[in-house]
Amino acid sequence: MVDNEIREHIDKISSQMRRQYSEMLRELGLHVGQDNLLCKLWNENGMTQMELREQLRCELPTVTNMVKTLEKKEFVYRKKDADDGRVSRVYLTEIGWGVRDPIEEMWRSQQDKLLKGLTDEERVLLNKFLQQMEKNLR
Amino acid sequence: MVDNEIREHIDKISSQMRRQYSEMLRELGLHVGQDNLLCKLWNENGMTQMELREQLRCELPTVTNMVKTLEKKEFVYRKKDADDGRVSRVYLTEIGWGVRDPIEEMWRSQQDKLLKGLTDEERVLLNKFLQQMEKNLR
DNA sequence: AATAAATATTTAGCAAGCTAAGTAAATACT
DNA sequence: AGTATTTACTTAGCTTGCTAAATATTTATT
Repeated sequence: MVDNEIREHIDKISSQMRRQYSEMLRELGLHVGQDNLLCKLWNENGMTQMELREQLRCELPTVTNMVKTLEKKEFVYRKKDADDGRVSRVYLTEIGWGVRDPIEEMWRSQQDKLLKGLTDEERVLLNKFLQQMEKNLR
Repeated sequence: MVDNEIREHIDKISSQMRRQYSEMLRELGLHVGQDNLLCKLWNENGMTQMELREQLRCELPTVTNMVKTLEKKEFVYRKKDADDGRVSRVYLTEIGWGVRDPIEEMWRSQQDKLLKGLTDEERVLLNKFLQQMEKNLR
């Protein structure tokens, strides 16, 4: 019987992971979570805050705050949309682009650490399970 | 190739889970994370804050803050240790004991939702993988 | 016994993440 | 055209979670 354990494991793994890469992020001048936001912009620069909210699956005030502090540190800047005065779009600065490689490297090494001892087949299986779980929560 | 996905899945599952049961917790007058702290006390009432820190794998100021807000809402109370004046122990009130059943029920139903579509064998396997991953992060 | 070091906790201050309530621009409705 | 509603975002205020620095009590050292 697995009971309640799986929920607990995921909770622990996620918070432990978070804690560990928060140290690495600090060296880049970033806070946990900000890497995720930047990642969305690397894929599509100039997103609106609504789009970021959608991608990050968080609330709008959270986006506002994160963008504001990232703006202060000059990783991004905001610009009003030309066609719609309500919309403000978020763009990467040089600095924002600059942290891409180290962050992606950090993610890779974090995942390596996480999956140590699991075979390729097991990883594929695990990935399948996780996909299912993610779908279950929608 | 699974690349960076697994890390991302876990991140998403965990934050989505958190968001979903934060709604249920609110009805009990609790905030996300406080359920975990109470859980430790259900297992061992009168823990010190150091012990809670160890169990929750977070920092001491976090424990202080959580205990303080839980104290304000009267889920727990603090009492100085008789032998060591530095130590303060945290005890459950009636209210703190009272939310045990609904919270445990909530966890069960959350995990049910999470694992829908996975067979018993798959769950056992998943649990094994997660255990390994948790160990990898120590 | 007096001082130094270690231990348990607290305080201050920051950012993510939330909700509830506010603002401003665009669209719909009469 | 003028008002109402919707949409995109912001502000205020809360809690978790962090780090760095302060406090208070206990233990170790001289």
